[in-house]
Amino acid sequence: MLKKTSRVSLVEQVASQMEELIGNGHWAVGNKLPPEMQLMEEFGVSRNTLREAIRALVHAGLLETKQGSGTVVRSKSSLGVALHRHFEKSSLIETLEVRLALEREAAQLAAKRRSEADVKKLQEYIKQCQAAAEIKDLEAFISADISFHQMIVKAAKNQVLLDLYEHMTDAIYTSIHDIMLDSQFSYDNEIHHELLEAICEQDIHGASTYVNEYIHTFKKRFTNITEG
Amino acid sequence: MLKKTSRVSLVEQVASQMEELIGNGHWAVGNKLPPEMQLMEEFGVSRNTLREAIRALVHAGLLETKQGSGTVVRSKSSLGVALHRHFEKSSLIETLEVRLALEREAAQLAAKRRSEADVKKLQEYIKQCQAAAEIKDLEAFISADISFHQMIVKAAKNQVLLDLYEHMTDAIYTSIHDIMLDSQFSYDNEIHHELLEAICEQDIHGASTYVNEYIHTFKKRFTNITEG
DNA sequence: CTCCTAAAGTTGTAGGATGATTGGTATATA
DNA sequence: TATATACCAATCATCCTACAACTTTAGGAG
Repeated sequence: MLKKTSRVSLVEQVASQMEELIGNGHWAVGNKLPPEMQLMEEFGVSRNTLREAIRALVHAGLLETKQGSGTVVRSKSSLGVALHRHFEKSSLIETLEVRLALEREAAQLAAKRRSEADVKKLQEYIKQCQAAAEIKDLEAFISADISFHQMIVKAAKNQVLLDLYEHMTDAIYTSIHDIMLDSQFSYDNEIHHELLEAICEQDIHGASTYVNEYIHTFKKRFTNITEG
Repeated sequence: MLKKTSRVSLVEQVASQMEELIGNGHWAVGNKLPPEMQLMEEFGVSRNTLREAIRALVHAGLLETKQGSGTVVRSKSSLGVALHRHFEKSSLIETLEVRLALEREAAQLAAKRRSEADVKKLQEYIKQCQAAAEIKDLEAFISADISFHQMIVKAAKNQVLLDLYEHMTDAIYTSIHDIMLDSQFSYDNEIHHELLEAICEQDIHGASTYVNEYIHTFKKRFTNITEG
């Protein structure tokens, strides 16, 4: 008879509808939701049911509630919070290793698929790196450097790859920041240039070579810090 | 005055405590939780508060409730559900591309770090593949093949990498299955052998070469299906 | 105009009541 | 005894009301 598992609870139905509203942009990120009273009427459920649905999305990172103020949309995806929770319980070096693996793939894909606009933006970030290095602004340098590498992933034209990379970067941002703090400005501006050149010329093998070089350097620096 | 942001709500406190209980194994996967009445007393909160916390974890995939029966622990990690929800809204080919990138990294790491036991298990899965091919049991072949590739990732000795790979495999299992159904038995048993040989001999370059060959073959098959 | 206070609006927490589903127990029947 | 049925207790699902805590806004005092 294979009775179809179980009926979906009201709470899950409401939560799904809310996720849909957030996903399709009807409830835009940053916007405030209608008050509970109104939502109760719109969804036709009691306050308890509605609140359980809201709380589920709050926990997932999609919504944010403030007592006395209201509920606002925090993100379109729950992936960030989930990855953050997961990486909290994971080894930092393992997480870094995976993130670098994504970057390696991204560099090769970017060499294949980059647009002219991508190359332009990459050049722009390198300029920002140099400018920040000249005026000894370490924070600006780190910010531009991270943006450069993120731009490579964007140029790979794979949204899944980009989502994972960005959320991993967020989750371990503090650690990445500290590693770069430790090694000052000098380290990889030459590699930046060579890598950009390869991507620009769509030289997949060259991109692979230089990104591997960068990864090797980065891992070495990390080892130096943790062992020092 | 910098008032310390906001106090953490009771619901989130209870949810965190529950996550801790699940994470450290005090509430083992598959076990049934105490009934709501008892949990209310243990956590010292009202029924509403407790239920909102439970619902948050249900939505995250950690718990599962059945009306009339009780609440059981479903998983120690919410990553699976989050990735599944995310990949549902993503392009299949992009997801496959990232998964293959993880496998590429895994093959190289496995060549470095594999133990003797890993090699033994890999050989075992190849045997299962051959045995299944001989008796024309396609399902068994696919199952053994997927296990082989998963074992490579395990041999890479990176838990983060393994978690991502396994959850991605789960999320797109049906598609992977269909791709393999379409190409029958023949395709990559030779590559299996060569790849295993490289990993066994800790030949990183060889492992890289053969896994790239495998990835190329797999992508080609996928293209054939979607374009045919 | 500025500052303070009061009120209204909103989410947070508590407790109770009823419905729906499940699992087990006791009973009746073959 | 074995089986099927009916019943009952346990448990989660939903709804309701009430009050507390916090925020924002409006209005009044100076």
